[in-house]
Amino acid sequence: MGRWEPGAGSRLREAALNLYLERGFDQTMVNDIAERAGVTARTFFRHFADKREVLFDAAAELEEKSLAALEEAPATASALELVAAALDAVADTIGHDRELALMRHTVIMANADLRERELIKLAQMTAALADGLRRRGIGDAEADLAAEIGSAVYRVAFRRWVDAAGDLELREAIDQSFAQLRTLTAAD
Amino acid sequence: MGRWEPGAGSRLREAALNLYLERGFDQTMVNDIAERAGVTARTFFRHFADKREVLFDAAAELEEKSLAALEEAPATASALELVAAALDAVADTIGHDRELALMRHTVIMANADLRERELIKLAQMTAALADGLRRRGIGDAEADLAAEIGSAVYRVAFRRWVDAAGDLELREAIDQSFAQLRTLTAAD
DNA sequence: GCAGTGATGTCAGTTGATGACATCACCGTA
DNA sequence: TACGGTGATGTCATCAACTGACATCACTGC
Repeated sequence: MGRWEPGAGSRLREAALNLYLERGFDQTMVNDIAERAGVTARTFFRHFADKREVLFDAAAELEEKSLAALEEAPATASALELVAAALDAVADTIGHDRELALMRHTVIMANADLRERELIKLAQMTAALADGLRRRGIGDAEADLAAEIGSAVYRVAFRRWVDAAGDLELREAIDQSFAQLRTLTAAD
Repeated sequence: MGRWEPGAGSRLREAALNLYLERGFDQTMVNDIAERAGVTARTFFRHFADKREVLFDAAAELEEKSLAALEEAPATASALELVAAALDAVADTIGHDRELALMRHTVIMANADLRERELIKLAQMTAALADGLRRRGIGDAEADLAAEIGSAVYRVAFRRWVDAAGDLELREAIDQSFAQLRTLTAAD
C-alpha cells in the first residue's frame, strides 16, 4: 500500500469543507482542493466520484451503523422502536461533533446542487431503513411508512440540534421529535 | 418577438425527452438535443438552466396551480383537506397524460442525477405547500407536518398510478392513499 | 536486492455551461 | 416605404468538471 503522504482522502475532505466554507462551493475549483491537500485533481476524482461527494461519502458508514443497530434490537421491538434504535445509532456517530455538522450543514444549505445530493442520500438511507425493517419481519407497507416517519423525525431533530446554541444533544432532539410525533398523531 | 421557428422551448423539451428515452441521459449530448430541435446548443441553455432542467421546468406551473387551489378552498377546510385540494389540482394538471408521465418517470428513474433533481423539486413543492398552509392560517408545525404528509401521499399515489395498467386515475390513486393514511394512523 | 502491487502523477480529450458580441426577424412609427 | 428598436438566436472563445491511458513512485514480500 505504498503512497507519498498517507491519508489523502481525509486531507481532501478537510480541504474541501474549509474551502467550500471560505469562498463557496461554486467558487472552489477541484484544483484548489487538491492543491491544499497536496495532491493533483486527478487524485481527487480517484477518491470521490465528483466534487459534491466529498461531503457525503460518510453516509455509507452511517447507513452501516444504523442497519447494525436494527439487527441488534430486541426481537420484541415494534416498527417505530426499531426506527428509533437506528436513529440513535446515527446520533451516536455524528452527535459528538456539532461543530463539524454545523459547518457541513451551512455549506450544503448554501448551494442547490449540494442540497440535491443531500436529499438523495437521505432518500437512500430511508430506503435502506425500510429494507432493514422488512428483514426484521415488518410488513411491506408498514416498513415503508415507518422509514419515512423516521426520516421526517430525523430531519426535524437535526435542524433543531444545529439551530440550538449547543445546549441540546442530537439524541435528545430525536427523542423530543418522536414525542411530538406521538402527540400530533394522538391528537387527530 | 421575432424568431426563426416559434416554439423552440417546446421542441427542445420534446427532443430531449425522446433522446433520453432512446439512448439514455448520459449518452445524449446537448448538441444532439439542439440539433433535433433545429437550434444550437447555446440556445438550449437560454431556455433551460442545465441539461436536467428540461425535464422539470413544468414543476413551476404545477406549484402555481396547487397554490391557487389552496387559496380557493373553503375557509372551513382543515389542514389535510387543504393539502388534498392542492394534490387534486396537481392531478388535474398532469393526470390526463399518463403516457407522458410514464416516459418522464422512466427516464428519471434510470439516472441518478435526474433522481436528485426530482427530489429537490418535490422538496421545493413541499416547502411551498407548507408556506401556503401558513398563509391560510395553519400553525407553523402543523403546516410543515401536513405538507410532508401530502408529499408522502403524492409519492405513493404517483407510483401506483404509473405502475397500474391504466385502469386507475391519478386522482383516484391519491384518494386511496389518503384513505390508507387514515387507516394507518387510526390503527396506532 | 528485486519483482509485484497499488496509489499517484501526467497528459490529452470530451462534455456541460457561460460570457461577449454579431445577426436576424419582426414590430411600431415617422 | 424606410427606419430604428427589441428580443431571440447564432458564433466564438473559454472555463471547469470529469475520464481514459499510460508512466512513475513507494512500499511489501520474497
